[in-house]
Amino acid sequence: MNKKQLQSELTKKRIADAARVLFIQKGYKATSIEDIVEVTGSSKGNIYYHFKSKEGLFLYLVEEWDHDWEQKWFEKESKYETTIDKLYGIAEQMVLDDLNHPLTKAADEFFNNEEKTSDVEERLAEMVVRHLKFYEKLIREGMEKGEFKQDNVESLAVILEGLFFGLSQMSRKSSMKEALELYQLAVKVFLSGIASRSS
Amino acid sequence: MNKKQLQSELTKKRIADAARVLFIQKGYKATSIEDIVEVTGSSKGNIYYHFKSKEGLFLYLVEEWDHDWEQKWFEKESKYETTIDKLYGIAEQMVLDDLNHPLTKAADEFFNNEEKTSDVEERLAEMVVRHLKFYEKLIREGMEKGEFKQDNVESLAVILEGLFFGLSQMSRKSSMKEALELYQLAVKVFLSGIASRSS
DNA sequence: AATAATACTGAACGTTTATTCAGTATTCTA
DNA sequence: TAGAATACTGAATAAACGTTCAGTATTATT
Repeated sequence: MNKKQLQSELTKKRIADAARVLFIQKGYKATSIEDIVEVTGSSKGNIYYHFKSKEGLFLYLVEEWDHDWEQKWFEKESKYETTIDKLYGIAEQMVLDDLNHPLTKAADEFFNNEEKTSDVEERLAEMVVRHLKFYEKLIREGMEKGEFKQDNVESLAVILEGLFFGLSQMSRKSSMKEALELYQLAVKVFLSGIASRSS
Repeated sequence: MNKKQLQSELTKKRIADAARVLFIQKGYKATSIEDIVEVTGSSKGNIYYHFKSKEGLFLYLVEEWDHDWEQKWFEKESKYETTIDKLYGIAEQMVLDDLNHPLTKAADEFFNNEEKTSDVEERLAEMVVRHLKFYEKLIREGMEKGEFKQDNVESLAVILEGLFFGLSQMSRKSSMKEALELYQLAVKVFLSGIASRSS
């Protein structure tokens, strides 16, 4: 690899990293290209040289994150024996990896606020479906193993996705330790409930 | 009351109602004054005649909603005997009243994205605290009655607030019926968990 | 009816922002 | 070393948006 190509990759990564932080902190729309210019030191033109558009830059980040997160989980998954342990493991990865699915909120804003142009909507919808499938598979596994009660798998997956999304909102200003404890308690509640006797 | 005053109040209400719908649908930043102009037929100047600014218009809606929701709940609360029933009642009111805490998302966007000017931040923070206190009181009551297991009240309140917030996100495109079923299942899970035997 | 007060209009202003592009600097190739 | 390819710059463009304001229409007051 060239010195030039190497430099180029580093620059692209530097832009992507800075943009990721900003999108997470400020959301999609509130993050301007100018913001990224200020943080990276790159010029506007250079950002557009590496990414076709703001939309393209954002999608790049989402796809990258989604890919990395799944990959990392699948590498760890086999180390957990029970489905219950997996649930705690997922919660842990969510907190430790990126303190709350960081781009989910920005992605949601993006998905809901932007003009419905191009294939972007389709790609993001696929992402949500993938998340739900991910949880459905887990919950179904737990039911088959007898760890979970029989119930509506699809709805439980939505609830779990919603719970984790909500928790990420609530713990945006928390420390990692606080967030982890919150997530763990939430998983415990999701598993056992808060009622003193089950109905 | 004058014919003029009446007309003025109606206009103000018309603007507020339209703005509420738009903020809910599109979020805070993505809703432009121009959007409100188009929907209401009022002019830009008229909107600024009735509300000092976009910020002021939004805060007006948040405060109005918060007030109405609490009032309505307190009127109903005594009709529920157990704390568990109250939880289901709250979920029901959330769905039926305004299909998902509608302004919470926009308020959150507002709170996180906007420049930290004025007393706005303070007022919104107070709102979140009020929500948590609301849930804390409920959970504490459930524990005192023996309906709930003893646990960290503050954290459970955060989880409950997070759960409801997350559910509202997930059911934005659902019908009222679907949303209600989802919320009810979520409350059931919050109470009893999904595990086949509690740990 | 005349004047004042209130309700409303919409063009104009200033700012912000995504995007482009003509040109410059750096590195590679032959 | 000459010229091509690549990486980068930053001023310019154009569109969008919140806000203002001078003026008009409507209703109230005397």
